[in-house]
Amino acid sequence: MPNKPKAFDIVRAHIEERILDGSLDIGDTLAAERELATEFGVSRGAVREAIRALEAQGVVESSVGAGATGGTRIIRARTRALTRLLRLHVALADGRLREVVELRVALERSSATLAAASVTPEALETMRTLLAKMRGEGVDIETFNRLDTDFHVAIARAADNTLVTDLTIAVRESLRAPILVAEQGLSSGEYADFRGMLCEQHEGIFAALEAGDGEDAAQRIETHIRAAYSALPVLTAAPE
Amino acid sequence: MPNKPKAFDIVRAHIEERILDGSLDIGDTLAAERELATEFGVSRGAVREAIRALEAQGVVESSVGAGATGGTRIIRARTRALTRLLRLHVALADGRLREVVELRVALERSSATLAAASVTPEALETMRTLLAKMRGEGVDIETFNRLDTDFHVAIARAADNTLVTDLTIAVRESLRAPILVAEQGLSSGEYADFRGMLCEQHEGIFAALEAGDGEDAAQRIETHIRAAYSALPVLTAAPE
DNA sequence: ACACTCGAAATGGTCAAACCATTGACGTAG
DNA sequence: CTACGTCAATGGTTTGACCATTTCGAGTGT
Repeated sequence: MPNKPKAFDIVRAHIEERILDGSLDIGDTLAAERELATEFGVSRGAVREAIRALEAQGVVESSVGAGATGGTRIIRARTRALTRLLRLHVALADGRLREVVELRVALERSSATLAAASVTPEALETMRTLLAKMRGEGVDIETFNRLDTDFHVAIARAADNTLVTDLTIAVRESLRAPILVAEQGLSSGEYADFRGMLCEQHEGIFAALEAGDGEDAAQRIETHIRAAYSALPVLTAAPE
Repeated sequence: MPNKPKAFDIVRAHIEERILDGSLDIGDTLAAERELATEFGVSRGAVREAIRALEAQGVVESSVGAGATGGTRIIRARTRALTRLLRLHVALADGRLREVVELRVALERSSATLAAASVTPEALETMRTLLAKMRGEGVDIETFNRLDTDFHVAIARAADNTLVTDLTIAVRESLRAPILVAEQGLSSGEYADFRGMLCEQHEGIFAALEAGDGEDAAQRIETHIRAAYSALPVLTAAPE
């Protein structure tokens, strides 16, 4: 005899099933917690635990109140859910930075290849602006990192793939804190050189995208990512 | 004044923080639910909701009983968490199969490239066995799909990257049900041709890996993935 | 001294019953 | 017709209880 199924797992499984078979779609509202409880023959607490699990997966959202605003709805909060999940697992990975870097290379090579073929003038303009800001004076570390992230995300968006974009954001965000710590460990001169290298490489990637050369863009972005991480070897430690 | 923070979110955030800063690591046991409740000044129900969220993220696991066996522990259940999350979001994606295919291409090109450089004789032997079974007589659709998945996962494992492997599994698993439906929509002859094509391409990929030609392996696996999906165009619909 | 048994204690799992705060809907007074 | 107020429905939260499972140790019998 297998384990007795948990009440909250029954509820979670039922709702997941209804999402998978399409009978629940984005925007739909679930029955009220009290109704779900009687429907499944469990307590309201069990229903709430199931909803918390689904919420962590980024597929539902709850809000109080009567009428249309209140209740639990099906949503798509994939970016948030993936980011949180990946961030925790990167923290637990314990010295597997290599794997994360390899994933970033895979994702961003793909984005660069596709973006080179379909990037719009507007997207190029956005990137150009970001590159200019990164070259600006008086840009502190955190701002620079944000601009850097935005540039990479802009490439992913130009590839017109929300899934890869979300993963790119999640990977990047998972490493934000440790990267910041590693950069702060550099001397002022080392950091200036590092930043200069990043800007130069970014501009090379941009030129390749503008020229529509996907293979060149992919190669450049791979080199860029590997260069950035090998310049910050302290990343393996990364406490607090 | 922003929204009043939810009790369960406070607890979740605290525990996540302790994972991120390294003070909680895999194998560690959390305080008992009743203790956490008093510690954070919330009810036990709120603590349980937080734990359910963390459980959905694949970082904790609970079991009953006194002593060392009972309690809530930090674990790494990344494969399960990623698979569930991605499966739900693929179901909600609504005609964005293209994005999933593109992600698969990115992941598996990376795996093929790396695997070609470092694959072990044992891993090659595993792959060879899978290929032989796929060529066998009397293999039903579901079994074939399982073998197919195993072959692709074997390549990811050979690339020695657990993160990419988990994502490969998650992507594949997210499409398992819809793929099965699509295949069952093919005529007997069409399906036989389809299967033959997959086997042939698998064998080509294997040969490239065995020869240590990463670029060839990557190109072949990309062609393989794209060919498989364009042979199953029904995938966009895919209701229950 | 040892082995066995049984119960106490600690754990998560579950339920029931309340109360609160927020929000929209509806009816009513002006 | 508008404005206001009441009411009902929602999720958020707490309290308190009980159950099933599991360990650990005290007690007991040999």
